[in-house]
Amino acid sequence: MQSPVLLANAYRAKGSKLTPQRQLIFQLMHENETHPTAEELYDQASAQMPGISLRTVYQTLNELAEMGELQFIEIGSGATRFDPNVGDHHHAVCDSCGQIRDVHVRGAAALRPTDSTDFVINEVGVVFRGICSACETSRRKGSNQRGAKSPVQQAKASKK
Amino acid sequence: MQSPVLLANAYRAKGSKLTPQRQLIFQLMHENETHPTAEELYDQASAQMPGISLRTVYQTLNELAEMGELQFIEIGSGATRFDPNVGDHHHAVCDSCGQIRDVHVRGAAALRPTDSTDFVINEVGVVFRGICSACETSRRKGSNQRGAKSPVQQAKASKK
DNA sequence: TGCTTATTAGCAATACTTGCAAATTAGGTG
DNA sequence: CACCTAATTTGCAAGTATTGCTAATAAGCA
Repeated sequence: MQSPVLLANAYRAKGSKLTPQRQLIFQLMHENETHPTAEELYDQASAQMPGISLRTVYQTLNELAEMGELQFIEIGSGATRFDPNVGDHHHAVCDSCGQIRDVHVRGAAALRPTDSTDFVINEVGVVFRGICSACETSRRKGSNQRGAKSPVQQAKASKK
Repeated sequence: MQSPVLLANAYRAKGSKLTPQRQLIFQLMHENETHPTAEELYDQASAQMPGISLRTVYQTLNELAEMGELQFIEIGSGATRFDPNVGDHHHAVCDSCGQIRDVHVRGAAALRPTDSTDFVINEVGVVFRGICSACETSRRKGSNQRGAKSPVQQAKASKK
């Protein structure tokens, strides 16, 4: 989906209500390319609707996920991130800054394990870990290239 | 690594000590194919070494990860899982029971995004989501095939 | 306009993980 | 073998992320 009108229909079909909170979260989610966490979305929502509760943000995100309107991304550590893009795409995670960007991968959906043939596959996800161009650039002039922590350690560190 | 002897050397090289706690955790980790969480490993460790602290388990797992002796797996929600297999492999996650199994994928390391060419890739991970044969079997005789929750919702539910 | 039921807000509770300080112990020394 | 010292373990408090519960509120329909 994408359009607020369709959202309204989807909610109505469930016998649910289209509240201003839901509309706002849906909209913010779609304006946002950064795979925000619930907290980040809450901050943005609060700016436009003071008094909205973090609880409601979590609840709405969970609903939208159940409705198939968005995906959860659980990469690296820390909070769950939300992705309004439910189409066929994958993710590249920067081990330095933690940023996640959407990427496309040819043939990904056709990948299969060479073993474990008795497993019914519903979905194939590819995650690239590495260094984004911004970090690569700033890294060249200065700090540590080697002696770096493990990817996960860095992810954990960068969330603070 | 794999052998306790090499572990001892690795620790000594760092000027660290080879405590019984570290040896036990290392050993349990390698005997375990199930990608346990820290808490699960703690339960097993407690059985053999009553009084060992959960804090120590976390600490040791983090050390081993920094030493490159194991990987963190952060798939689905809930606790971080640990994988002593640091070789080239990927994971298949059952959306029904949450089990994670190691799989191999031909050509995975060669995958590249069709976009985002300005990203230095260090690592490529593939995750298959679906239903394992055990769940598939038990599912046929009985319960809900459709009306199922989203994968992530199920993962969240199954952790309770 | 009023009613009924879904939803929100707020706070307590839970799960997972780390920080900190005191007590303990591995491993080298004499 | 006893000793010393720095590294480690413990136990607990604190921190972050998320959910459960309930009273108050508001959406959508008659």
